[in-house]
Amino acid sequence: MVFLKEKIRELVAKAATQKFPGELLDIKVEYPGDPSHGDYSSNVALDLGKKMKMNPRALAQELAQMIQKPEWIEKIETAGAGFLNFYLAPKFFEDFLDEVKKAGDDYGKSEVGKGKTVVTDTSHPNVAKPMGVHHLLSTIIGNAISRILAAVGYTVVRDNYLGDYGTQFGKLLYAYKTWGDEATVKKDPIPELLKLYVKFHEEVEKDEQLEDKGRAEFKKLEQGDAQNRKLWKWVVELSLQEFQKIWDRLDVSFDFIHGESFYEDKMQAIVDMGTSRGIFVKGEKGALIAPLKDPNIPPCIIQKSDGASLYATRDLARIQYWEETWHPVLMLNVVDMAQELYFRQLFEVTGMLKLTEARNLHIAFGRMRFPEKRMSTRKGDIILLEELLDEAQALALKIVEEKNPDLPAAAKKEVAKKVGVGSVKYAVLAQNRLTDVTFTWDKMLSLEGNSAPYLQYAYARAKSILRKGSEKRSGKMALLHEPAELALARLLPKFPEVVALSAAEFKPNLIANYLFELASRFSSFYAACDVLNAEPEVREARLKLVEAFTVVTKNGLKLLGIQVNEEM
RNA sequence: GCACCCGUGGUGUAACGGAUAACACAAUAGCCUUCGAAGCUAUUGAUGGGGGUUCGAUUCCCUCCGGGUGCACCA
Repeated sequence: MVFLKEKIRELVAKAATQKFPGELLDIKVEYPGDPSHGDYSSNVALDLGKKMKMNPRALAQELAQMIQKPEWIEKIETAGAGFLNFYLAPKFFEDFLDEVKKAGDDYGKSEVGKGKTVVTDTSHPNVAKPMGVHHLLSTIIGNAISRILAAVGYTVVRDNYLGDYGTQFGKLLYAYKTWGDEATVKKDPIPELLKLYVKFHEEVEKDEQLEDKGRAEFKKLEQGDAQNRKLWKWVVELSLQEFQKIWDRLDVSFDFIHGESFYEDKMQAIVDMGTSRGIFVKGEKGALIAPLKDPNIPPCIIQKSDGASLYATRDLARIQYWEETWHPVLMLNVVDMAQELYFRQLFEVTGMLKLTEARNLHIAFGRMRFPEKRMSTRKGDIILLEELLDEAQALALKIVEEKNPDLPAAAKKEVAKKVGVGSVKYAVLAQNRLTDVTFTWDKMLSLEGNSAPYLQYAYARAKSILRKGSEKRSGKMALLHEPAELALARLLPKFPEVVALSAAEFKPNLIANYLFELASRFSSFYAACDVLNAEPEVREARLKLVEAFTVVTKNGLKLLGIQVNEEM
């Protein structure tokens, strides 16, 4: 399906080229903020007027005359400083609503990514530690971005770069050997392992030597020490089982889980490559480093002075592996913005080594902040993701009981799950990625206003109308004419355009904002226009409108990883 | 010290360089004998300060102030 925005851009471009042959024109079409300014607008006369030293208003008038107006456009007006405003014709919606229905689950999809592969790394919790609420961001944002990229045609490979290796592990091994006990850990793995990790950091306060002992244990692990490897494998297994429960609950999945340890036999090649090309050199204190061109960026450390590997070493091996395995055009690292500097270092070294031609991006997001409680894994003081989801579902269940007591118990539970998990996801996705997320229970559990249940509720009401109206279809529809009908209808063709924009900028919140506006228009329409009791042809038109609304809402929420309820 | 991110009504947020800065929460006043009130309608209220670029700046540049984050063997 060709975007209307694109069609209009072409109309404008054609007229402008006719007026100024040979000029290189950059035509932009946008959505006016105020609906009274039409459905699409172009500022071409403002740009060109300046360039050609012409009065922009007069130029706009002239271009408006020159544009060959197709049937689906009601009128083209000039306004303001020289804007061209395009209004969709009510007649346009006659066919359009049918097309949306026909496209069904595919409505919103497009093809810019067709034939291209993107690899994403999201979630990547560290083993032996529980998933805290701060893991929500990478998991949820990354999942939404993966879904959105797939919708615009990319082949998406989801590879979870699990934190299953590194010095932190040496610390845990030391702690387990010193204070741990197999039976206790087996009984309740993650919390017991966390206790050991916390204990280690408490002891470090008293004895700094422990840091070295932790590093030594990791070194032993890396060199193949049998006891350490056995312990390590055991812990990874226990952790994955726990993580899988959370991922299932969040409805996220991965094609691969290549943890950091997967790259342990692939790092030497990178070290050799960089060393032989003179890119890696010995640093002041014996470590292997990659100095960078920009004097403001500290060098990237490749190998510790004791020869053990570092995060960067594994990351470089990972990039090489991704390149060789999938030949992607795009690699996305969905990681908190605290690591911005690290990624600049990594990407620069990747470039020097010429590991890949792919766009390699750090999709950064804001930090989760806790006004109510300080978060520190080292101190064991975290809000568990599981705890948050439980709380959200319990609250949602309480509200379903209250609002819809007649629903069977199993259905209530199902609704509570979709609403609870959905609102947590929506709270994260509805805002700009880079804005810090201030965690408050109130916000995460918000079930009214701009929230997932608002959208789900609108959807359920629409579905209810469609169920009741299914016997009352007349086939022939009247033109949409009520302001509330048109306000809703005019938003529908924007959906694929919004999805495409969201994919280009890796911003799920654009879709969330759009869906909220759409649901809001639907709710106003619902209050203003009676569907079932209207005249047959009007009823038919409204039923089609409601139907198209459900298609867009369902598809849009799916891109955010949020499910809908037929009833709630 | 250097670098990056963020400063928008009381609170939480939105706005691809565009037109009268958009929503939600909270507050206030209304709307269920009418398709589901988790809803609708209305009212009050904001771009940290100062320069600059531009026909036009919340958006881009500079500077100051405030908050957050990161800076060689953590991941």
